[in-house]
Amino acid sequence: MQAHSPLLDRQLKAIANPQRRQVLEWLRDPRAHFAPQVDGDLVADGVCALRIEEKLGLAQPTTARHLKVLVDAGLLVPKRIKQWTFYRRDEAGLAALRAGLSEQL
Amino acid sequence: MQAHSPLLDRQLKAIANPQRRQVLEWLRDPRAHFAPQVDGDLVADGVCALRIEEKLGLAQPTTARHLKVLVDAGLLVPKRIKQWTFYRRDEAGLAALRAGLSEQL
DNA sequence: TTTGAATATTGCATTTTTGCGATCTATGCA
DNA sequence: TGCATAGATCGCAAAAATGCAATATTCAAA
Repeated sequence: MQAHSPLLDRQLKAIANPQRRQVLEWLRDPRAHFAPQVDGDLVADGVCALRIEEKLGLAQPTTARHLKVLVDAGLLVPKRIKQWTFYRRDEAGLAALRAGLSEQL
Repeated sequence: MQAHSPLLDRQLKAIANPQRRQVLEWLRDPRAHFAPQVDGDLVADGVCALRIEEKLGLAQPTTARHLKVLVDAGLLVPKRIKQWTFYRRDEAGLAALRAGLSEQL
């Protein structure tokens, strides 16, 4: 039998929400979904939280929590530059999720 | 951008719960996890709800609802024989889930 | 047709998730 | 230093998920 994995559990809960999946999908190709930024490369550094917030159409604290859930699940990498936080996908975490799924499902 | 898929959403919510994942995993190899049954083949027909219930250690209505969530998500196939309901994996639905994931994630 | 067994459904309490406004913290710039 | 901006956190309300006991339904056998 399979041991219960807290990480996989957090990851699956994280992607069980449509808006969080939406963010992950946008960040697959940031240039296709977000305008260029001044203080951080869209791909190398990630997308500014404010841009994600306005695209999601949710309040700032709500968006911040969604992003935190994704970071805590190891699916997003945050990067602080000046007073901004940029987010990009954590491809290693996403690979772990896929691996965990194919093992458990 | 990706259209929101209600099916994928239901499937991901379904597997976001550890006990429902446990059921899916047990049913990958029913003979390894359940004793033989009189009225229905473990593999061809599926596993009796009562057996799943006692193995999960949850009350009967709770287990019934978990199973319903999985059926509604297209991840389990129910089969009524006499007064029993047997459940087996819906491999087509699981394949759709994998496909939806690799497309959206 | 009554009885018993297995499952499904209902109703309710508890917990978790999700949303928001208000506030606190960190950073940059005048 | 003072002030503005971006983001994180707190506190709360509404909604959804999860558990159970009680009850209804379905089916088989007496």
